[in-house]
Amino acid sequence: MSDTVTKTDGRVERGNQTRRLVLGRTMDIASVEGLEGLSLGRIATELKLSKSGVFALFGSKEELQLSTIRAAAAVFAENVVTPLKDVPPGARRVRELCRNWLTYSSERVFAGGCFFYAVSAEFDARTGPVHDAVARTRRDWNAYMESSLTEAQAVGDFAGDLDVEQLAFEVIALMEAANAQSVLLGDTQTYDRAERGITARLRASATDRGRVDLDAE
Amino acid sequence: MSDTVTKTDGRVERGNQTRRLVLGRTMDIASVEGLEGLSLGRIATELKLSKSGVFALFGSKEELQLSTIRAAAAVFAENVVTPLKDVPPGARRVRELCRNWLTYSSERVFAGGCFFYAVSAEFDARTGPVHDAVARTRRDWNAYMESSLTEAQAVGDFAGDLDVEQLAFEVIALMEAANAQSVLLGDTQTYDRAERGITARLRASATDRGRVDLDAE
DNA sequence: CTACTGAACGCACGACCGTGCGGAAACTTT
DNA sequence: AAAGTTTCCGCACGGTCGTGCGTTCAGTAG
Repeated sequence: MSDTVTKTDGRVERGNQTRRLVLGRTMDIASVEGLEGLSLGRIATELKLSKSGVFALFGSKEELQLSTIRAAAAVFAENVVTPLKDVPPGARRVRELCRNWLTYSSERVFAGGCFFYAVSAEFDARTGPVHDAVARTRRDWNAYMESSLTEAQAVGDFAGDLDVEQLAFEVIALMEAANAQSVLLGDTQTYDRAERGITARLRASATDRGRVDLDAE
Repeated sequence: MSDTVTKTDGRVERGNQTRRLVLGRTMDIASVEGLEGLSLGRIATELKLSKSGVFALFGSKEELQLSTIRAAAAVFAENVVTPLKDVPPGARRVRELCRNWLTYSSERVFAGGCFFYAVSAEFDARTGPVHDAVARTRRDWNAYMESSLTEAQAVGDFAGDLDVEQLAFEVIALMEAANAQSVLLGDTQTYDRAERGITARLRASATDRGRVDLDAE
């Protein structure tokens, strides 16, 4: 081993690049046709690679599915969470989090709308590693929303007796419903409905301080 | 043609019976693994029929998928809508409609939770007859919820300036979120959360008369 | 009794699936 | 320059898929 940091093996770098190429494609396919809709042959043809080459890159189809989930989680975080890194905890941060989510969905960062809505519904009633990975991601997202609300509560933007889990459930429900109906029916006003509902929920739970925060900007 | 009403062809009847047998199976499979997860060979094996026999009964795989959707819509109506045939329009009827839906989902009338949640997510971003059939069913359900609210408004249970479409959107969002999280995470308290949220939404929109109706029984 | 109809079957087809092996080519290490 | 490593390919495998053809058998109609 020479210079671990700067000097990377050109071969594994080439492999990583191909992996990224493949995962970019599989994320879009899976958001439209599901993780089971992925097929090595099809991916290879579309990307002008060989089927066995793609296979060797991931080792198995299931590992390709799991890698696709990991890649999608990174894209999700990058679009929804990362932009908030300079926003302090509080009601406004929660509002921005929801707005980022609705934008992430409506702008079709993934071709078929929210990636995790699609694969959750696909694997929710199955068993196995893929289901577990999807469920874990979902639990993380719930927990992130809840901790954002708890933080906002801690800085006095929400009342102390607020049922954080209930509010998180309702807010997430509105966002996912907007995604679902928009993709299925091509109805774009669902995002307005979701935003209106979320604003009403947040305002109803906020303290006076929190309401000022929500109205800011 | 002899007696059109009473005298049915025994062969045709036998075919219908087999069709019902097949559809009963495909509804459960599809609610867990999706409509694409249906395979003629697998169905035939599980029901001890021949693959070509099942195929001949429906003509094509797509027709089998469409038939499964129609059969599932009938089961849905039977569980959620039909029990309300003697309940007069009003806020209480809306409340019962939502309760029926939550029961339909939580009791797992379909093995994988709500059938239409599963297939909506599967076909939402695709094109073709199956997508169209799913979308039509979803539109009908939205319209049914909205007309139930409008009727309740007409009898004075909800304020005249109520945004019916917004309330329908929010109520349906809460129900579907309960189904989704319950199936994916095995979390049963989501149904309580949905019911609590729905009750709050309905009460907030109701007139005094409507609130009395909601508290009844 | 005969002719017809519809359900269900056995069998075969071409296509695609995930997987595995052996080798060529690119690159690193010694 | 030689040896070793890693990406990627060509090719083949056993299996399953949806579909179609011809046939058998039960039930209807004349």
